[in-house]
Amino acid sequence: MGRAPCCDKANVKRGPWSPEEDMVLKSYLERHGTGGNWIALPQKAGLKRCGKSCRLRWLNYLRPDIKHGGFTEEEDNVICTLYNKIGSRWSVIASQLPGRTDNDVKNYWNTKLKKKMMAAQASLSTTTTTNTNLITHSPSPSSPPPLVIPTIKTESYTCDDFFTPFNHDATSALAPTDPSFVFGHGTSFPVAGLPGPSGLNGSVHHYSTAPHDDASTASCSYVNWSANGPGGDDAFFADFGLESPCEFFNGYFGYQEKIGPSAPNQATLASMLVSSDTKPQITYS
DNA sequence: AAGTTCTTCAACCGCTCCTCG
DNA sequence: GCGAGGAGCGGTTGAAGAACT
Repeated sequence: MGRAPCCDKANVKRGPWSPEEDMVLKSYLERHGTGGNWIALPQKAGLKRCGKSCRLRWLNYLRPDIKHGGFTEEEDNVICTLYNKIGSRWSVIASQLPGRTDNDVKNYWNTKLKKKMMAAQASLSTTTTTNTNLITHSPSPSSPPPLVIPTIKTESYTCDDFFTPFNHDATSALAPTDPSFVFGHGTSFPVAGLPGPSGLNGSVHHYSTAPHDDASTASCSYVNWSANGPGGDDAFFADFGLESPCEFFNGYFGYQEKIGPSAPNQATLASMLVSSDTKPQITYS
């Protein structure tokens, strides 16, 4: 025998919410709160709606701290970075974006960001193939070294392992509110011998953080390619339909990361990248 | 101007997780 | 420890509007 439905579907209204219903729900919640029971709430509030529907409407639309409108580049970076790391755990991703809901983030990813990333991935494959061909030729002093793409590594983390090292500025709106998060300051430096496509130069960024529940210091490193230095305005990225080097590499393709006490520091990572023995490969998961 | 296709996003569905008796 | 029931989550749907032909 299946489980009982959460409400009598024949006697609840479905579909879009009217302004009147919104007003009833909002004023009820502002006066009484949820009372810890969403299932009983619609009856108390005088709404012919399923409790789950009320909960969703409140969380995704009526809450006063909801941020409506387009996502910023910074938010794009956060979403891409976290998606690459933890997959489609939208509630975890949304928790790092103040004012955004999991539904918002999920919709944004499915309708826009995913396509953007796929387009970039296709372009990158073409570029990589071209550069791989270069490897088979004898290097000439005048030709640029082949493109070295950092490894894209996907790992799974529990919530307790999770932390957000990608933001330089802990005071920005994207900084987590959890005071147990300790942000290290990002550092970067040019890496000799790491020219990328079209003569881009690589720089390694490294963060040290102390995740809560863990006294040990963890770290995270990634590589950012740019012709003009980190944050530079590169025509190269426009070719991929992207707006900035950060959006492209930090968030997805150029992500070289390892979290944990054994993570390579910036010098180690740099030497890994320039070493022909450990030349990173592109891997997608 | 009308019809068709595409895009967006609010809402639903069904599942798992969590809490409580 | 177990089961019931509510909360929360992620995948999916479908209506509405925008863009295109």
